[in-house]
Amino acid sequence: MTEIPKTYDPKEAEQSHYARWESEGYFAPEINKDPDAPVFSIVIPPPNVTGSLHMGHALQHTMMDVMTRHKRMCGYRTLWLPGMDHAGISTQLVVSRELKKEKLTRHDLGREKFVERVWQWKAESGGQITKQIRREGASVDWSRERFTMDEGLSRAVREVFVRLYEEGHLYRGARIVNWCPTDQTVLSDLEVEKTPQSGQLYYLQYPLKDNSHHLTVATTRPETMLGDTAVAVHPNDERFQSLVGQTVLLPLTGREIPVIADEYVDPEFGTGAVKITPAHDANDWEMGVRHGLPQVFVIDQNARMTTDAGPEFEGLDRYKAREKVIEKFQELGLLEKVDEYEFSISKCERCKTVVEPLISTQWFVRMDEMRDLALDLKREEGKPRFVPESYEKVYTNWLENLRDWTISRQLWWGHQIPAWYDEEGNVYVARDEAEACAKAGTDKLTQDQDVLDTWFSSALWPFSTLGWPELTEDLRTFYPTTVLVTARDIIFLWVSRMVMEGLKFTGKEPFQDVFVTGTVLDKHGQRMSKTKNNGIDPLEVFDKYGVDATRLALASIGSTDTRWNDKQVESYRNFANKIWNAARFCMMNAESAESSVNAFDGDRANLPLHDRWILSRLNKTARDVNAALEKYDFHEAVQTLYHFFWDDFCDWYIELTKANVTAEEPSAERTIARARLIWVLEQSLRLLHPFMPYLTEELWQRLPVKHGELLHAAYTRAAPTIMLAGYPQPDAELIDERAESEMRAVIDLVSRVRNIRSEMNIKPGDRVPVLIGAADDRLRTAFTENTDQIARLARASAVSIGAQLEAPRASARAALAGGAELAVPLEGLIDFEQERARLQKDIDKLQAEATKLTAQLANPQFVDRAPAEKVAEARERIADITARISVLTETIEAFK
RNA sequence: GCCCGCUUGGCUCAGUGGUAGAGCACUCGCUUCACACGCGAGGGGUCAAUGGUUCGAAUCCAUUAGCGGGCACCA
Repeated sequence: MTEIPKTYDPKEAEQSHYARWESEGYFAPEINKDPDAPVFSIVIPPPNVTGSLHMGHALQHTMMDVMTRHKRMCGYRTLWLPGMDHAGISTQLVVSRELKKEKLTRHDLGREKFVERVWQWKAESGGQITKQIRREGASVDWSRERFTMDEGLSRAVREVFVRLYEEGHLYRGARIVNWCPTDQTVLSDLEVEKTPQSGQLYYLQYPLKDNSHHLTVATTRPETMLGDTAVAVHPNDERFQSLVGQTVLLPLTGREIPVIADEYVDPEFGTGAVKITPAHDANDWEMGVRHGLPQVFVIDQNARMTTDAGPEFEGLDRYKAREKVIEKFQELGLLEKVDEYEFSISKCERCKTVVEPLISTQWFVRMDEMRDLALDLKREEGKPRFVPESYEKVYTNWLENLRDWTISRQLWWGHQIPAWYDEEGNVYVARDEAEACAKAGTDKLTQDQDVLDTWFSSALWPFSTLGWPELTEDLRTFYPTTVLVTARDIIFLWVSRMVMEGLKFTGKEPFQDVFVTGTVLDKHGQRMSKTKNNGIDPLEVFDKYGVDATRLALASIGSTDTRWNDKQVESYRNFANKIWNAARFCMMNAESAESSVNAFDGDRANLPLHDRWILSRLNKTARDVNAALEKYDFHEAVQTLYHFFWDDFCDWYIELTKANVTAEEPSAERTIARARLIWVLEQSLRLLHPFMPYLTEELWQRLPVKHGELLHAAYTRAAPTIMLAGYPQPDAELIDERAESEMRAVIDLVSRVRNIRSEMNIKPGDRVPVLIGAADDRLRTAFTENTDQIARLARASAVSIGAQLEAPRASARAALAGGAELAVPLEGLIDFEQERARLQKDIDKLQAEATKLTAQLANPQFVDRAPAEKVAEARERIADITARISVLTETIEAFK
């Protein structure tokens, strides 16, 4: 056993175990043979097939894996379904960029060849992602891996489209939309990002037709004036009362346009008069509809001016046109002024091009019915439940203001819209071309060239991946899923849409809970992003500190934003090493300890204190960790495990049993001590496993235990793995407050002696006598029964215990809780001055607390109104503190 | 403009009504036969500010300030 290295090398464990877990089928729900097993299911938020995984993915995957492994060990039939998203725009952009290197455009290839090329690219990039997910240790069921463009999922997409159409929720029409001139496609409102921008506000004068007056309008986009079809003022604005209904002669075009009144106009802003360009501004478009204004298209899909913009402008880029319009106004003396102005501008989320609002024929979904389904579910049943709760408001507020969803995209990569047109332009929406032909009564049909928004298919993910629209066994078993884990930035884009579509098409919510993770920020508190190039690659962190350590660091982040800190991971790397070495110690001393299943069986009341204590601590840990995981409190779970293992198990339990465990001669005592040590270690490894899968499996496999007997009942026929061992559940009978309090006294005693040794500069190797006085029988018994351990841990030459402390004057002393006293005789070594100072420090600390407590108890309000239990507690504490103060004071007096 | 979150030791963060916590960093001492990625002992915080509720507030409420995020508007 001595061949176990002193330092844990994560690489080795990370290489071997995953492949075995996967090939043994441990990740698949079928491994669970209990027909009555409860079900836990979760679908992965499908990463974009374009990207590589970033820290945010690693964070989410850690949370999901912890939950899945935990539930699996608890005997649940678990499914964590993996997959990827085809990510329409991003992917098309990436592949187009590749083509550009070959001096080709997608148009050179043509649609079919281009899409083929994307599939090739997907195979490569997707392979990278699945590799990364495996590296994370994610216990996903690869046999159920899905891709949003799989045949099955595509079928679900068409089915949903057809049903929405047939029920009248879909329409195709010309509306004002967000157009990206670079990507040449429409974007939904959610795919547009607003960025602040400093620019100019131009004040343009429009003369009235009769030339009696002029109106001044303010605009940030002068070039759109070429498409103006009205000037609007507020109906109650007295300045313009007389002008409403008059006609303005639009400069540069000579067109006559009316002055109209509309409530939308803010009289306070600009001049109070607004130019209206229905074809190139969303608000103006709406106003145009209200007032029946004509639409004059002056900017085309390439963001260049059209013929209708006039011969001087035709063909100009929108920004060039802006300059020219300003120039002309200046020449005509119609440019009143130009102000510097801060405003925000809409950009394409993907390529950052400034979006051009255009009128275009697109497919839209009316969201009212689905929105109401989601809102009702929230109102009536509180589903889904958000953790943290604060996101519920964000979710419902957004739903309440939901507008129609633009779902067509002018791309090639995606689900082609299942709509066909005949030669007259009539539309036939169908599940496939044959059905469309049947409906049309002709086979001379052309399919709509557009594809659907990526999020259209993502919205179906929780059920399309399980076989919908077929009522498959998987769908029946795993839907609704248990919980969705996600980052907050896709609550609208994705979460809300899944709820709406899920309710609409399956009649059930797609998940019961939504757990929203925090965000990993860089060390300056900035979001990690590709453009800022401040991201940290999880793979590099894995290489440096190990996957398990990284997972612990990520799990502790929970749902608050946290600045990334290597030091944190390093400390968990150290923790992993600590576990490794604790196990190493146990195994180095395991001979003859091939343990029975429970080394603590038998008369538990007669176990030694440290055994009763560790059982109590272990069961409390199991209780707290299970409870923390139930409420998605990963931070709490990690802290509980960390401190149990390091503080309780390593610092105290191992040290307390060390004498027995390492005894030279074999004995029944030695055997049982060894078996118990291994038993506690084994339980600890199970508790840690969901967080640290590799290390725990590596060690567990090496333990001298009967592995097969440790599996959860649901997995009895599986080849042994800690993955399928039962997750420790608390046994209330083993939680022993008396043992814990007695052990605390022992620990306190040892710590006080060590403190004296350290403060008095006693050499680590020197042994000193320790004298203890404890009037309390129970305490005295506890000390007496643990004399050997106390001597060992305090490095005492002898420990003598009596009801009264009898110690020479030249001793260092301490007063313990419970009225116990302690002295370390230091004849010839003691510096009375120093000892007085040390004691005075103790007294001061106690005195400060006593003062507070005395004041509290002197307050009749406290005694009357505070719970009796709190008052009693305060009384006990003050009594104890007073006793200790008087002991210490007497000691100091004696030194004088 | 509206909404949400954060502000706790040098740093990163827990704690959410009853004695201020952890890890890292810092100081001192240790090759104590699992571990120096370690062991032992320490120092360090008026819990952003003000006001209120309460016997009692880091914790609940209000206001303010700073930081971060979201939504809307932006002629």
